[in-house]
Amino acid sequence: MKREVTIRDVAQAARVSPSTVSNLLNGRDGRMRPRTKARITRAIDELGYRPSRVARQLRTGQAQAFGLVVPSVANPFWGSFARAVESVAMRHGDQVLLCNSERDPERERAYVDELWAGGIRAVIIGTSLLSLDHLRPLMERGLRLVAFDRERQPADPPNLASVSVDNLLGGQLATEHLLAFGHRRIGFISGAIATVSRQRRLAGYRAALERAGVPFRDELVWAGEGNGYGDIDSAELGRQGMAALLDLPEPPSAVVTINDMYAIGACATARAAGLAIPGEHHGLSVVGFDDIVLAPLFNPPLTTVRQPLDDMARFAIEAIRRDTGDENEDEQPISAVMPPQLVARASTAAFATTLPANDHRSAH
Amino acid sequence: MKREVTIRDVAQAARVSPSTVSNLLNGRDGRMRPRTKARITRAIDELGYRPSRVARQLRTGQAQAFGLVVPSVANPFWGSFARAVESVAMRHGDQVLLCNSERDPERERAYVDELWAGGIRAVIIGTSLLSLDHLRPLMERGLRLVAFDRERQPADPPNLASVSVDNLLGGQLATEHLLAFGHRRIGFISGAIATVSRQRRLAGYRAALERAGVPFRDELVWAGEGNGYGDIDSAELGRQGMAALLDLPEPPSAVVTINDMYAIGACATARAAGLAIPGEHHGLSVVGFDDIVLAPLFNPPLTTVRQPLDDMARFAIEAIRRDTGDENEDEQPISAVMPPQLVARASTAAFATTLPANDHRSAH
DNA sequence: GCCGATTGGTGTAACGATGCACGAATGTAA
DNA sequence: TTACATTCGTGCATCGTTACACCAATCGGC
Repeated sequence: MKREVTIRDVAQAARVSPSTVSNLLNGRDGRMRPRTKARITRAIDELGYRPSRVARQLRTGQAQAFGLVVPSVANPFWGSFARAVESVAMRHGDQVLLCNSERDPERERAYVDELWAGGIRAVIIGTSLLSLDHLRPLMERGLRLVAFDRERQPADPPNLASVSVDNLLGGQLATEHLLAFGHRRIGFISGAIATVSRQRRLAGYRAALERAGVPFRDELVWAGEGNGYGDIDSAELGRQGMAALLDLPEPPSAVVTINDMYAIGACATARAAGLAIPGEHHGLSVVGFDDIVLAPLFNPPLTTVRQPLDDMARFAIEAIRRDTGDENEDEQPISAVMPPQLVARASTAAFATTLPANDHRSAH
Repeated sequence: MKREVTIRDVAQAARVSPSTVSNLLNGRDGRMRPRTKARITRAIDELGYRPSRVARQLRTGQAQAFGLVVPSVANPFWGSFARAVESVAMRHGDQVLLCNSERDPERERAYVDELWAGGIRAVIIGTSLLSLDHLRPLMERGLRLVAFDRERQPADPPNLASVSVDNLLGGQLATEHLLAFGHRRIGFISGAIATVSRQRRLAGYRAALERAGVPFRDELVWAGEGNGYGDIDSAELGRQGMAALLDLPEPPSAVVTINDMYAIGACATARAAGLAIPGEHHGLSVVGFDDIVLAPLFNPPLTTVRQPLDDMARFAIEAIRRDTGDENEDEQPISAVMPPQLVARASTAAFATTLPANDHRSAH
């Protein structure tokens, strides 16, 4: 296990000083003789030299990496996002440090602290917590933070960047889709409405109802119990939510869920209760959110609201790569709200307004 | 944006030398006066000092991080694995650098090179390629590599560690389950059999057939076309595979798939073709592999072979943390093969040996 | 042939932590 | 009092790279 090739070895081989090699490597080669350049380049190739990221980072203070904090990559939505982010990052030569917060603010803080200690000065955080105060201290020290899936809030510090889908519109699209199918009793299934994105989606749901002249009914909104962390449990929460709604004296004929995992859980419960998805008379329409990889493969293929993941990942990384420059102190906060898209598949269908005269399936 | 607190600031505040602080931090405090310790500890707390990982790594050459290379975290199986790994790593204070290889050996090499340049000396790689030669150069330079999902091969270098489920047994369990249900024409759907794990699973399938006295039929094995990379396409490949098998003059009554994503894709195609899953007369039984989060939620809940992900993640990290020590030159290679577990759910059912006298569903 | 500019590179001090080889105090024995 | 241990820390070189300040040549102009 021999010693690594250092910049000095290259310098020696090319008969120049280490500074000169460094100058070339860092584009300060304006007035460098082509011959010299060639000698250095050749030496680099021959020795197989690769600059040490660590030494470079220590010297410049700039890490070629950033943190990605998501609730849990075990959730396909976050997994896809992580992949998209990593893919864009790689194109820039950046590495991605992965952290699973399990939606726990304390863990988020600990992770970001740890990243900071590691010299990481930029983090994309897939959190949507109402407050990001737990990260304020580091932001004041210069941390560049990009919030994903959390629309910019008035009280946010100006140096917090944001990328998110238009959640209000998303909630609205999902609901309007069901309304257009003639549904009037539409449920809403979510975990605790403790994040900006959930608030907005719920608001979209209400807005759509209101616009259609359908009264909002509190009992049709299931918002979980307690503050269940963990994204693996999404489907489980979907089950519970559906169970609760089905227990209602007058259950809904359709539901909007907070994301596809919830939708899948909800479907499972509904099926177990003997309901068809979708069902004309004895069944339910379900719409999800996110359009995860599995949504089109599900049985039935899931109607859902798609988030433009790749665009969002790209934007997040652009935001993070905006110069550490302190010049943009009083600039406009960086923020984007991307358009969601309703993807109509087979988990939703028209509501039958009249009871069938002779349908054996509705008999029971 | 003020300067970071360094070890020197602490030293000054505690009226000792930086060396002393370092000594305490690194457990060389055997003969240190308790008073001194206390002073230092206090200074650390008061200043909120955190050692710089970068500086430490430059000096010691030991990174507090390792690489995790998987085909794609967008695939729920790898997402879950990544989460498990990250979770164990965090308990040790290690950070995880995420890389998506898309199953491309060249990308694998580039990633590992990049990690190495970043001072990372240990990598868990979720690859199962037959040969790991593209990583040999770095292994010879001292890279500690743990192969996940790839059983140890005779020709592997001794310092390559391995963790894997017993794929032979897994394939066997899946097949035996179907055999026990009376199926005799059992298909096998996989992408290119270009990995150790796939070879082994296929071998398990054959072994089970043989043991049951069922002849192996080449046409029932669909092994994809070309070397389609990318794990997002798993489901798509599952679709194609199923389509191909259904086109057979005499299609199978059940299929074993290479993983759950394939299974889900396969089910989608079968359903589109009007087949029930599972189906007694005009339908198919399907068994998957991995037991991803969504397997139990699928419709029908998927019968599959579970991999003990958490145990495997733990083992992988233990293997990686085995001292960089060169002492274990001629030690036994580190390697584990974990037991798979068949999880019987609803996507499989008994094969009807006699055609029903009067089944309207089989009419068409 | 002398002066000032330009060209083409080099010297050096960091970045923040580590760990070996010392050494200043203090204690202990003869 | 001298000699020798032991205790408790410290000095210093170092990891590999960077970037500022500096300088040795070469050149053009008159």
